[in-house]
Amino acid sequence: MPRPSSPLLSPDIIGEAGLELSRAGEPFGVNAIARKLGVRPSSLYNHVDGMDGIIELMRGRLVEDYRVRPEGQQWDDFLVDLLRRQRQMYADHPQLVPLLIGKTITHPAVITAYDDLATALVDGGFPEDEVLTVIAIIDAFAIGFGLDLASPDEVWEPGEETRTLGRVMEGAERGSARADRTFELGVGLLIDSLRARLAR
Amino acid sequence: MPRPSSPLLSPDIIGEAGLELSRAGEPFGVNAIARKLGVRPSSLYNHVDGMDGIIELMRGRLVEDYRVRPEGQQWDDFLVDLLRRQRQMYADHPQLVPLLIGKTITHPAVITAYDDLATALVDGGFPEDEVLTVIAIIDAFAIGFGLDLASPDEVWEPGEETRTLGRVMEGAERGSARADRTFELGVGLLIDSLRARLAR
DNA sequence: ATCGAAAACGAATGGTGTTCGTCAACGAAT
DNA sequence: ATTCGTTGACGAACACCATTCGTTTTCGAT
Repeated sequence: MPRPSSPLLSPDIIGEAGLELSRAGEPFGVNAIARKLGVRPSSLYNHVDGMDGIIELMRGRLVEDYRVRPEGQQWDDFLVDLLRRQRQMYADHPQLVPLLIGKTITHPAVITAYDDLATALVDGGFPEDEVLTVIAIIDAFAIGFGLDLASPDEVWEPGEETRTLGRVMEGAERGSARADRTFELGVGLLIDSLRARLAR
Repeated sequence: MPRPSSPLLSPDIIGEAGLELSRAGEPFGVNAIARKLGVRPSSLYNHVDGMDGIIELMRGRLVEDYRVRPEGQQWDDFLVDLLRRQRQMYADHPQLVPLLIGKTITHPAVITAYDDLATALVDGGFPEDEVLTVIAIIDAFAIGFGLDLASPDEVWEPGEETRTLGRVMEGAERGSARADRTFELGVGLLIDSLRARLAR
């Protein structure tokens, strides 16, 4: 089956297939993507520069899909929106996390997203020499709580008796309910602290 | 070379080799470990139950290596020590993070470590129905800031002009200096918030 | 002294990412 | 309309990975 009338593949199609596999928790390698698209693995190389290229494509689509634009809100409201969305992104694609953070960010859309955030913080009154620090804290928050949300419903399964852990686990929530409670408390703490720091 | 007089391998040796490879940022699969130990890959299966077993071994050695014991300190001092150590652990082994958090924790040493933390929080005065939430927040912190420390020295490389990001990046620190500053500020915010919550 | 278990190896299987040559369809230039 | 280079599919081949199994020798217990 050589060169079909209308192309079966495109970078967009490949990236989207990769994201769908990742979202389903399945492996999203070259072979898996080819299988999903009903195509031979080698065909992908006509559109994409190997696995690294596919990851770049996925990164690009990801920021588009989860982008949050500042719409004249206060800096703190924008920040909460952004945190929620970023957390969801990492939670939906935990296997992608090491690949996303391992490399220097060049992608223009991602740079723009961070630029928006930096602008919102400066406009909000943060001193310029603290903006990068705050941005990194927000990133760490989103990644940490995203991976927390992605962790299994039952985080601990104590075998023997414990002093305290077993007891406090008894009536506690599980799964995403537990993760959401954690996140809401964490966001509350962070925003309060930042507000306090700004008011100093 | 059949059955040598004294064994070349043991679960401990294999786990340690895996951790060393991971710490060096290299792949730590069965083949890589076998190469490092001067042995054929199939030999590992006499001591370990495949890749999954190796990961369990690595998890066990990891908690031992980075364990922090509460030594009659205040809850907040213990928490800061623990956070520092956990962050370092994740930063030293970023590739291990998805494998570590993806599965329910059964390992007795890990359970004990969490039990210590839960006990310290209860002793410190936290209500029992909040302890799990606080623990999860601490985990999220450690993972998030650990991965931040593991990220490349140059996080952003803006191609075009930016409104704010490029400017605030100008005099800013890079690499681990930047990550450390971020972490210290983050820890300060978290502990202050927790103290305030406790004093309510 | 014998015998079973232990612990190395080599070979083989099925999975992965990647490269390359082949071949037919498309589009543009003659 | 014929030619011709480019495009985009394929199959074959390679190297790597995790895993299984049979083989071989040595150790330790009977």
